[in-house]
Amino acid sequence: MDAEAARRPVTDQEIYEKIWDAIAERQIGPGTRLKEEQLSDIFSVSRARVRQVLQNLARDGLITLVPNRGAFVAKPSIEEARDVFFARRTIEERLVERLCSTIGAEGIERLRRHVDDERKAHSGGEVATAIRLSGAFHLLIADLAQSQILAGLLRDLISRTSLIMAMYQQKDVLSCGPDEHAAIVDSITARDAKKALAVMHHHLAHIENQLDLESERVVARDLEDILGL
Amino acid sequence: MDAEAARRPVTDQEIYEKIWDAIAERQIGPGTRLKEEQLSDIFSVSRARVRQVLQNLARDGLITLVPNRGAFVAKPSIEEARDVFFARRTIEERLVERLCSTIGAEGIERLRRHVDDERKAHSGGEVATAIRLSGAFHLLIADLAQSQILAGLLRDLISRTSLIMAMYQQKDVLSCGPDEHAAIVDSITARDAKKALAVMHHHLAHIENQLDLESERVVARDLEDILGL
DNA sequence: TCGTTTCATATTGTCAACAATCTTTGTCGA
DNA sequence: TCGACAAAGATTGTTGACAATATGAAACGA
Repeated sequence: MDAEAARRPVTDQEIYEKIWDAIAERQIGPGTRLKEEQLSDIFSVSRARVRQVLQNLARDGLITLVPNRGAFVAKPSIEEARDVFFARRTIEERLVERLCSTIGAEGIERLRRHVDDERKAHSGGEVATAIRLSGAFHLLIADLAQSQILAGLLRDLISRTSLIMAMYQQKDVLSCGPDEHAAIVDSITARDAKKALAVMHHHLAHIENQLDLESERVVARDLEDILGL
Repeated sequence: MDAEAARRPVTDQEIYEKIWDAIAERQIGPGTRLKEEQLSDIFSVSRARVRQVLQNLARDGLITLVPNRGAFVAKPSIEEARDVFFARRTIEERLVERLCSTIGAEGIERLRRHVDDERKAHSGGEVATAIRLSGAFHLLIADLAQSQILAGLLRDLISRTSLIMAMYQQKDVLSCGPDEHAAIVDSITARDAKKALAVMHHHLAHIENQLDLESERVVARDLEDILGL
């Protein structure tokens, strides 16, 4: 198995997602330093490719790149966190508003099925999957709203949100539950733009209010254990 | 002079801006291929650094990176163009709205001075400067609105807008004139959120409506002449 | 003992050569 | 004459080595 891993070249995206997962699942704490050689050893790729992946992670706000110092897992302040939610409200309220007048039957079907998937992962206790699906729901809305630009921007914001939740979310409170997502879908199905906008606003505000400003849990474990193939 | 240029190392940002300017000033036409070696010769830097700059340009939507093929100046379709304006309206309407309730006296002063600068460049016929300042005005609004996130997102959109205007704007029509910017500042000064939002909406719609869907001017000149130090 | 300077180490930034891939040109056959 | 195939050339992708820089430790002086 390991021989196979060494044979098949790993794509940049796989490396990106591996690190992304580790951050979103709270395995790599904010502020942790990511050394290039360390990562290149772990993934058995050259430093140049690691460097490229790090640049992508930095673009999406998950890590911070300090010149001549290296890469650190981003440590968003509570102000930055609120800023992210402000940006998300701005974009997503507009998206659901537009969706109400443009969505078709198959779009609604896709939304419903996604919420079902979320429910399963949620009740199954799969935290990482639940977080990922929760983000994917919001991305799905952007896709269906047929705005590639806003969808791309939202993708960045959702990545940042995952990191923020990893940092500040209170224990036991599991991301945004599927119920609120279901309410959003209902509003869109009814083509009630005003209500959809309000529900989305409430939903994002709800998540934001779950943030816990006190606990700055810093989990620093050995990278190899976490990312190791 | 050329000896000096060869001695002092050029920063990545300088290369980025040089290419950005060339695209925004319509000197490099959409679809033009940018070869790495060609650029590294022109700027006397290694291909590795050129490559990095190209990645940044691609992130901001000014060029398209095709695997194993290279970099091409982006050729945004009219649909993408409209999408960019949709995204800008979404973000900027919210920004001016917020500005009306948060801006201070010194913020208003900065806006007024900026519009003055724009007027000078505009009447002076400095096209490139006018385009740059016009974009900077919108960025200034984002800065003053104290949303680093939206400001960053808007920065990308403004880059894309410059390219779109280079491609689709009708001749003789010079970007967004400073007058509409002045009207926006007036509304903000009056703290009339509703009006500020409307004026911003009108302003962006105005620019969008200036787009000419027919003329696809493709100016392909020798890169060395344009970018040469 | 504390602060400062110096040196060794570790890490990132840069580069030029090599490998892989794609495009173009030339040739052959129908 | 046209199309398919093959080789040559050009261009991007990748790698490992070297240079520049920052960090941390040790030595020194007050």
